[in-house]
Amino acid sequence: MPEPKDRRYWLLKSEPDCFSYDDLVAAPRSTTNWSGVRNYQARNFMRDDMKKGDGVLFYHSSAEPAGIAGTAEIVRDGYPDFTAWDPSNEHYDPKSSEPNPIWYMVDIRAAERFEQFLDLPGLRHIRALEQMELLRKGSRLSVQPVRAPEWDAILKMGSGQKPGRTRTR
DNA sequence: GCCAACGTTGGC
DNA sequence: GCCAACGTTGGC
Repeated sequence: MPEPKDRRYWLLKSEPDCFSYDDLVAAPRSTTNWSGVRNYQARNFMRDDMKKGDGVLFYHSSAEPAGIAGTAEIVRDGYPDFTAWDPSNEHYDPKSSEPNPIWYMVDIRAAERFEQFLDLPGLRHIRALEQMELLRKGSRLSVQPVRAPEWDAILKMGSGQKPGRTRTR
């Protein structure tokens, strides 16, 4: 299936006890807004770079097992995270306001649940993922870019195909 | 539950 | 603008 040349790929972390891939699928229109992110690097990605149509890997963090459950698609470009303006919200930030928003979010919709849940220890063995941000020591960014070859390898593995440890081109 | 790695805060 | 103290993330 041909895809736009400028399609980009991302990985979003969520604690499944809080919001799992199942929760995303079960949400109205299998869509949710990715609110509550309070980290500037992650904010910049959502505000500036994440575009409708981009691919998303949905990662379960602080879970047993941790790993990638499936994919989603960005269905709305970055826009202000209004939960920051609500004093009763747990992610309330008094420094952010409607005229001067600080925090941003995107909307995502569930796409394909993986046949194979891809657990973290397994991902660490894959050649094609050696450079992946997720696997770097000390990496804890909850919104991170994914390279096209990484995306391709992960989708293959998720659909049950062998990852291709040896083949390069 | 531990703790390493990281980001943020605030005194100076 | 430095950097120590603190809070958080997230694998194990």
